[in-house]
Amino acid sequence: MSEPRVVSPGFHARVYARVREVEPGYVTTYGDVAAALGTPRVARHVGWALSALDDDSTPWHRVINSQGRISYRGDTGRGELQRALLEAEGIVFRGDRVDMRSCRWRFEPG
DNA sequence: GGCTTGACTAATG
DNA sequence: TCATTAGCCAAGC
Repeated sequence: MSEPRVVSPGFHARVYARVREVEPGYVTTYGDVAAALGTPRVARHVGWALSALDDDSTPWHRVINSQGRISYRGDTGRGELQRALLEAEGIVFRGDRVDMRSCRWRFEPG
């Protein structure tokens, strides 16, 4: 099958490709991204891949943990930024959590 | 080739 | 709801 899938040299590139599918106003989880890649056990690598992100074209802020919370990385300040970006896109926060009931992105199979 | 790391997850109390 | 524990696996050294 010569599917035009991303056959990148690393796991991260696949993560980025999936994350870019997420549209504004939606959020997804590390586990969902990992599952979309066919490896639901590598949720940690999704986060790790995003930590190495240096690309504004990848909506890393739309990826949060399964509890609907932002993984705060201490002094990076990105946790605050992430919430700000999500709120700017219309994501509803309830306390420190995202209301994923209505904002959770659904990855298409394949 | 093996150990350590990690923006996770699910289960348990 | 929160804290703790165990499992998971690719990347980096």
